[in-house]
Amino acid sequence: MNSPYSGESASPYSSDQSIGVPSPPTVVAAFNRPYDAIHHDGPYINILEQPQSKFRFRYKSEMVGTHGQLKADRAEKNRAAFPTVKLSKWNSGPAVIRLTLYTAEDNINQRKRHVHELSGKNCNKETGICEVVVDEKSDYTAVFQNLGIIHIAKRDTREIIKQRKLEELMTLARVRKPHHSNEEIRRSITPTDLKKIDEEAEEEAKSMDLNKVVLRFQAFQYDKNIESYRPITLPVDSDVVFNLKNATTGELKIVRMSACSAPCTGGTEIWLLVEKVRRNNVHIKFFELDENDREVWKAYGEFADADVHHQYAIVFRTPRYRVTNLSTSVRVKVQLERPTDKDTSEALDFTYLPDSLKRPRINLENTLEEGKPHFSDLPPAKRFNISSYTNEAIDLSNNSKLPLVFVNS
Amino acid sequence: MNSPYSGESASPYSSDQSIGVPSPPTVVAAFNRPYDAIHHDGPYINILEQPQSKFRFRYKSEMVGTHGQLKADRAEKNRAAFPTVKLSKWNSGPAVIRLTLYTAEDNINQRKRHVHELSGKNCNKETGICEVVVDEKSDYTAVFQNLGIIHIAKRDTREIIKQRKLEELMTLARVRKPHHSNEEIRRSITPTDLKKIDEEAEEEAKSMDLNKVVLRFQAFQYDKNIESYRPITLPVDSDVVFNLKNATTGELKIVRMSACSAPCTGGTEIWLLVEKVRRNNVHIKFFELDENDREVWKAYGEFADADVHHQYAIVFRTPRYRVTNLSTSVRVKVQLERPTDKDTSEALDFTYLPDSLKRPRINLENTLEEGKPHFSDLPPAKRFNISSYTNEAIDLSNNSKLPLVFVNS
DNA sequence: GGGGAATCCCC
DNA sequence: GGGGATTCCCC
Repeated sequence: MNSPYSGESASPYSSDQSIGVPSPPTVVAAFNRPYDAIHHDGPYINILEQPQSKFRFRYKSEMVGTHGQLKADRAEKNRAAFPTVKLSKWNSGPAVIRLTLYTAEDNINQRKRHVHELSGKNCNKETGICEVVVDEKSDYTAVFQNLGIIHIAKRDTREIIKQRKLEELMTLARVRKPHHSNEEIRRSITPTDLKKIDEEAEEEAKSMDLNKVVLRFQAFQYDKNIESYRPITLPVDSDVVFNLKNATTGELKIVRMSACSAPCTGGTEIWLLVEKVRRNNVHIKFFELDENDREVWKAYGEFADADVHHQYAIVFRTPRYRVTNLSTSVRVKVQLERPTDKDTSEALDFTYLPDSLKRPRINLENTLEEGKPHFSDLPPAKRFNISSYTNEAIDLSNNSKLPLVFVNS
Repeated sequence: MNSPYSGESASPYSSDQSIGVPSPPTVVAAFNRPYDAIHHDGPYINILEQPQSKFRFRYKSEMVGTHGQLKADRAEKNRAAFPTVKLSKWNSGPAVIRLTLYTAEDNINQRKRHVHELSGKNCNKETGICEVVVDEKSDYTAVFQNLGIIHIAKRDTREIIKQRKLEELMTLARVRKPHHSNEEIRRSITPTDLKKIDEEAEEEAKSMDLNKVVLRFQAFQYDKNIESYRPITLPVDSDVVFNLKNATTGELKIVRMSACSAPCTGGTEIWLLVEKVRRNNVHIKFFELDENDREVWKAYGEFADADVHHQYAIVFRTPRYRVTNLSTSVRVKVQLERPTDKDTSEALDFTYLPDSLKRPRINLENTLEEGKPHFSDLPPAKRFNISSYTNEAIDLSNNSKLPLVFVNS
């Protein structure tokens, strides 16, 4: 009966858990006091600037040189903004706002301390935790500039989680047996405790998504009575930050499209160059918006697994437009869509053309311009970039250009 | 003066090298006797089956499960063949044929023991060296089945080379001071020797190409007099084996082509899906052979760096054909070409069409087949595979099919 | 900031 | 046998 958790005190591993703690304590255990000490009409943190949604996590091996910081979600083109929080309903002097990475489960109560770490100014290199002091001068506002997210290698996660859990356990033991020596505290942890920690760490490591984090903010004040920090607000989580360098969470993007118009009857083969997609986790969505930007029609490009070349190109056929007896062309949109997270790429313009079968005969003579691209019956493929592609689709309804096709007699 | 190489005996690190040894000894040092003991009109090894030119090297971490063996270069579709050598002009009983990986410098005299190892039956797990006994029964022929090439991680190469050099040095010292204890031998190696080894290992590691090896074969016989093996042939190197999983040495391949014909005037945009290429190390070669398979014309597709999408797609424009007043279409070939090693992909058929400007007008009416691909004025893009693509290019000279183009009025 | 090389994992 | 995920490196 060596365990600090045997007898009347509840073991953290028994079902008899301590009061409704929404998340386990971090390794900085002195910070963690029961939340019920917090008045719910008292001070709180609100997030003035959410972090950007996509950001490239960097491995420790990449921490040489500089690679850009986490910015605010709606940072302006020119003037960068950064994640920012404000401590409200508080005027009892300086406070510390602590920022820790947590996992991104939908259910906030399931979130755990993440193995990934924060890097940059105000960040503790040991813990990967960032702290900023706020006071009246700063209007109790903390701007987290210069943040990086350190991607801990998968192979290291288990051991890290295990060590943290061990720390927790020892801290708890120290709290309960304040007069014991470190040696005694260490010895008070039983093999059963260790086994439990091991199993939990294994399970947690396996289920931890290394490509998503949230920023968890909480405010603390130094309390002279207990000679340590105590929380003065509940924790608040930011929106999810996704790892940009990952096919499951990275940015969807159409880099180049072989044609941006095709007959409304569908079935036209089009080639796309795209950024890292996953074969079974990408759709090509055609859709149409009304004047109020409401989606009035959608359909998906058709392709097989084999039409996705590595993670960078897709050869597909256009879907039939909702109407096939067009007399004039119709402008719609195309975008990539990722089923797993419903994320989409920026939408490109696409033009559905009247069915050529219903067009009058035309004269081919003297119509080929020498040196003009000859790839397609449609306007030449364009290189797209953010600033130029939105107006590339060609509307043929007001001129005499006609698409031609392979002639079969 | 502790070094085994001080005084009158030549240090392996002085310029006064021992007799014309074309390559350094391996760690299996007992095997290595001066080659001048070999009669040059005596026994020799010849290679009956060269190894295949491209093979995927596997990391140690991939050594779980099975991943296929190194086969002979011209293994039949159905019946696999394996690298095979024969010991000739020898009839003095069983011999050992040793197979060791060496680097693949053009100049054979610069080749060194490679850090990569061989795996499989008859291979020593410590040394990565493979040995097979041949005798009259086997017609002195060794078939190396079940060979794998283990890709040693770059970060480990320096230390491995260093350890081998140390072994060599110790072995040499033992030979020269046969009555010294191991401890004495070890102490006889000076800091200067060690420094030299370190520098050499560093240099060798840096210059070693981890994506190429040759198989070096040599025959040995057990000699009762010296109680060890002595070589009975000179070593013989196989053709180079390239690592298949590498953009610089891997197989060049056109997986899919958006069109396999275009006007002889050139400038047609065509999209290629390819296997791992390097932006600055790939050309698209069009060429024509005469009846005797002599190349009578060649030209290259035009594209910029930015037209290579990651390592898997290239958007380029066709070169102008050597004649632009064709009255009938001409069949040529296209292939990828890699400047650094002059390697090429399999060549696909491509058809140059008469300049459409010179074609008579045609009638478009009733010529579009519903549901037919509409991507291009050219035949629909085809998925290529080894067995089917060679006949895909369409020759339009003998029928009434006509390519149409974007009409500009 | 970003692409791709090197290494590892798994269908 | 092969594709791609993971980690690392470098322009």
